[in-house]
Amino acid sequence: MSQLSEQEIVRREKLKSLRALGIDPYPANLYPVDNTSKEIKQDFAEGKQVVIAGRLMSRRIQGKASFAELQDSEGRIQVYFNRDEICTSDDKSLYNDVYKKLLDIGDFIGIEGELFTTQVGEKTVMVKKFVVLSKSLKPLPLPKTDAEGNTFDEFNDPEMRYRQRYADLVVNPKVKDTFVKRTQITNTIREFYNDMGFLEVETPILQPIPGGAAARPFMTHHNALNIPLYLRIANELYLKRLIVGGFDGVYEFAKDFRNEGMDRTHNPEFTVMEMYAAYKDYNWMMDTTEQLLEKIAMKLHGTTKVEFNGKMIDYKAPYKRIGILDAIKEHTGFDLYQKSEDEIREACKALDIEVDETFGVGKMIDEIFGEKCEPHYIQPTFIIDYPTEMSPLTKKHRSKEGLTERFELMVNGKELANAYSELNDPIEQRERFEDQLKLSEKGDDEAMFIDHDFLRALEYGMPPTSGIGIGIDRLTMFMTNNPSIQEVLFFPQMKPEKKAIEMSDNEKAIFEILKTQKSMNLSDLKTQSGLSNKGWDKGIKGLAKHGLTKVTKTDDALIVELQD
RNA sequence: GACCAGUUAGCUCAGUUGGUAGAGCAUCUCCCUUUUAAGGAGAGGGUCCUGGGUUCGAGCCCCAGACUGGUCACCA
Repeated sequence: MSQLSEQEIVRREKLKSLRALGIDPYPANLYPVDNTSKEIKQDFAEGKQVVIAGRLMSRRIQGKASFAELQDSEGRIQVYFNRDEICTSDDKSLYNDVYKKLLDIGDFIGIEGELFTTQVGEKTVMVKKFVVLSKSLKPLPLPKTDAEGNTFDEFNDPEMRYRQRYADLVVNPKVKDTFVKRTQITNTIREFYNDMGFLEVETPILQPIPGGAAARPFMTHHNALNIPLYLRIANELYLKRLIVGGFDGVYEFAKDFRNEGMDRTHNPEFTVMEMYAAYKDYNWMMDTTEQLLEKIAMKLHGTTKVEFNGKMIDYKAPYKRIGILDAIKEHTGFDLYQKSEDEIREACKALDIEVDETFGVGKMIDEIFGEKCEPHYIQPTFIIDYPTEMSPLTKKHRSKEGLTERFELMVNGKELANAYSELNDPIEQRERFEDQLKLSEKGDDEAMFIDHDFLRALEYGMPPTSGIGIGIDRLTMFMTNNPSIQEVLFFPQMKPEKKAIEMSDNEKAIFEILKTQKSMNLSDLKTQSGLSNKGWDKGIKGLAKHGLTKVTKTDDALIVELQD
């Protein structure tokens, strides 16, 4: 239990006072809300009776009258507390004590009242009755906004905003709006695919083989089965199994997990929408995807033009389509089509791109593209026809040797979606997996594992299929003009807060001795501590529980060690 | 992982050459019956991120560490 601040102590005392007055600060019964702040403003009628509830967010007390703001999920509405409206008898304590002294900013209250317009023209609820619905014990950070919408003392420390997203959401309306838009995006995608007759499905998150992408997985262990399991890095191979099983179109909003670095655009868990459609190819997929994005932009903004990071992105279909090798030719002058590994290595040298001997053709081309071309594709652009080596799950190109039917959709110089005509030849798929195995033996630690069950499924036959993965976090960033992934995740991953560990006196006594030694014999430590048997036992167990010490057994003694 | 920046009251931030810790909002007391970043008068509130060091004396200087942000590297 940490030390309480002055304001927190005051609020706890108010809690007691409320109870002393017979007011339950956390009542159990429902509150019959019949209006929201937004509805009141939209369907405003002088004298209309309303029942509303929300947080008290500001107060301007002027003696026997007071204006306050109530915030609910839709926004804020001004409410007017007048002593003689609330207290119709001689007893004015409900206004003087409960409202003025015992309520705080942040408290949830319920209000029954009547609509009116103030002299300055503000739509307001005249409070007739109010009840405490939940007392807030911790003061909220409190930004203020003036008439022009300028915010003062904004709650803007990123660490606190992410760690205490609940407070961030209460005081920063823009943050809430981002997450509403995020859900509008996923709802729009659902609607779009459902209208095409596709089926939303769920596939395993715990997978025995982490397939479908190249990335380091999180590993865990199933106790009852005594086997290792991995958190999925993709769900591609499972969705394709469903196409084998006879569904014509399936999609899933998948939380994927990758045990890699974190930065402004990467979180260890993130969301990808993957969709697979039978009898389609990647050309069809490009057509549908540009329609989908156009629809999302229209739904969110009423226009296809959306600003991101100071640039205006136009999601109006159709988008430019260009082969990856054509893009390289355009931006570097090197034509790498059907060139040998050595020739491409020479090109890399000429372009000042660092490559080592383990890089194959695919990886080198990827490097050149990433370095020289990617940043140029700000407006939505399909980069198509990737080299086979980079795309082990993709069907060979129908006419271009050494390439595959794959596209990546680039927006703002970043990959937003990745799609293929899916490889459905089981024998070739096996060979491609084996090539990946060779790459991994060569030192490429991102090469894919072989999934034999997936190959078995393909052997039963998978219809020609096109599939896509769309990064939902990234799409949300682009559509809401947030340059950081943390702004579009409710609870982005953070290092745990270090909490000050409170030690008991016994624990402290033992800890102090151990601190000078780092490691010592258990019975010596006990003797030095001078504690009673019981005190010693409680102390040493407590330290171990806090994770501060560790006891190890050697042949002839027990050793106590200090942990970091 | 490397480099740069930051961490001071509930929040946003100042803090001089190293010499008693500051403001606005919030809180508390008093005044105020149509205000709106309400207003007026007064008061209280601090582990200056943590641990060492230098010094008569450290929020400030030095060392180590924690967390956060940014850039790069790694990574789709």
